Amino acid sequence: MTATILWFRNDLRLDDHDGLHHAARTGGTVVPLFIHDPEGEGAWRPGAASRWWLDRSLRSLDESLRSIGSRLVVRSGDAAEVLRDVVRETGASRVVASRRHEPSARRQEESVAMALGSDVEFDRLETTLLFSPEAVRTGGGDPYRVFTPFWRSCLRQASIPASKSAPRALKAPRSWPRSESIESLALRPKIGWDGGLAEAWNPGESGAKSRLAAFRKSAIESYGDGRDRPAIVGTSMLSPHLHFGEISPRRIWNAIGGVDGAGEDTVKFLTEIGWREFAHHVLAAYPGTTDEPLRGEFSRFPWRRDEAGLEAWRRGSTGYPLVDAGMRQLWRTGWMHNRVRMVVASFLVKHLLVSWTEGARWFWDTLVDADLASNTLGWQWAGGCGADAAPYFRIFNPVLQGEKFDRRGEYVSQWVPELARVPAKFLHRPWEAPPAVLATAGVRLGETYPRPIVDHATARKRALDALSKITAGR
DNA sequence: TGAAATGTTGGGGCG
DNA sequence: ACGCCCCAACATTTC
Repeated sequence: MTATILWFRNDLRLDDHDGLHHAARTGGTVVPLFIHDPEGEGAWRPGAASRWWLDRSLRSLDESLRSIGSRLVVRSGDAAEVLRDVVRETGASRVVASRRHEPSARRQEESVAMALGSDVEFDRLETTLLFSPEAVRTGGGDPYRVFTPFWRSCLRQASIPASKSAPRALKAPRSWPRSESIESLALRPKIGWDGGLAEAWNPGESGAKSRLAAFRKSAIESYGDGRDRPAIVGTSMLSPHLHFGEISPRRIWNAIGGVDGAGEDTVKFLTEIGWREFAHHVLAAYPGTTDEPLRGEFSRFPWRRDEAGLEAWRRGSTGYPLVDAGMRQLWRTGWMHNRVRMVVASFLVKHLLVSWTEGARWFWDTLVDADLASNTLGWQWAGGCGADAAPYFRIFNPVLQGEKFDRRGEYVSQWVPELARVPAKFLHRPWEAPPAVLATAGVRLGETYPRPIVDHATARKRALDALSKITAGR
């Protein structure tokens, strides 16, 4: 009887998992395996928020596997060495895994393929994307660097296959190989800063399913407008679940019914799924972009070193209420509304002239949905130096953004409670409020809430000047 | 998936 | 009735 190792990576689910069905196909036994290999992630090993999520997600996966007569084997160490060991211990003739497209993950895959040699079959499946990155090419055979033609090209391809439900049973090996405990991976924080995360999230497959159900029930039909209002749950909030593969994009696509004949709001939402595909497409084609701008002229951009400014940004004390609200939401819950992500990113890169790589690092450590492809694309977009990036002159005005998308100030009031009693008229610009108004609201600028660390108009001019330095003589 | 500066238009007040 | 101005609303361009 053949044994297959099902190597779990960012695909921590049983539902709609081609690899799982592939592994069970021959009727042999299946050994579900997770390898904790932070060294293998190179310079981008999971941050604290991601580790917190992973801990929960692994427990959830183990529980699901046990409910179908199996379990999760956990090992730590170099992926290639671990797989070689587990192959020896189980006599497996095949390893099945989901593909990943981050540079280090690809190197890891290559070294696994090498270590397994020709005796063991190594099957890599595309279970976390709708479209394989290398399968989408321009007429000239190049990767896409602009989203719209990329997504149009994807949608022209063969239609999305049906989803597969979770198997009811998985054949266990006669004896299980050695396993470490999830606890022993020490993924959970040593000091208890994770209360806000635990309140906000339910990692694992069932949490993903209920998020999707809630989104379909109450938010998708008004997604176009709702997604821009940070004070409400107007987005799917599926990003961390998608990152860890607790739900497949194909399941989402099929649950919603795809783009054919879909309404405007549904199409808009699926376009966001498309941006995720695009991010992976770009990272697979340009692996250097995690650390270097895709557009070469930006490598001579005069970024500033500004430790004080960077720290104020991280902690949410810039004096711009919408920026501070976003940064505090991130710190507390491991997530930030996307509209606000754009604003805080623009603020760091343009108002403070601090490199987008600093922002990417902070998000990487604090976001539960930290994904190297999406994080890289997003920050290069904000920096104006990436694929299909915002034009350099697009500088968000945090006051106007706040007044436009948080008109009544509910979002700011929630995350910056010291401003909660400031009237909506001045909530996004407290420094313009008459002293009497501030006094009534219990605000003392510079004491209970900071004054703006930079003046918007001045910072805007400075950013445009800096950017003209690299575009001059173009 | 912007904002600000600048230009144009047209309604209405008013001498 | 007419010209003039103001200015809001909208459009265009520029950064």
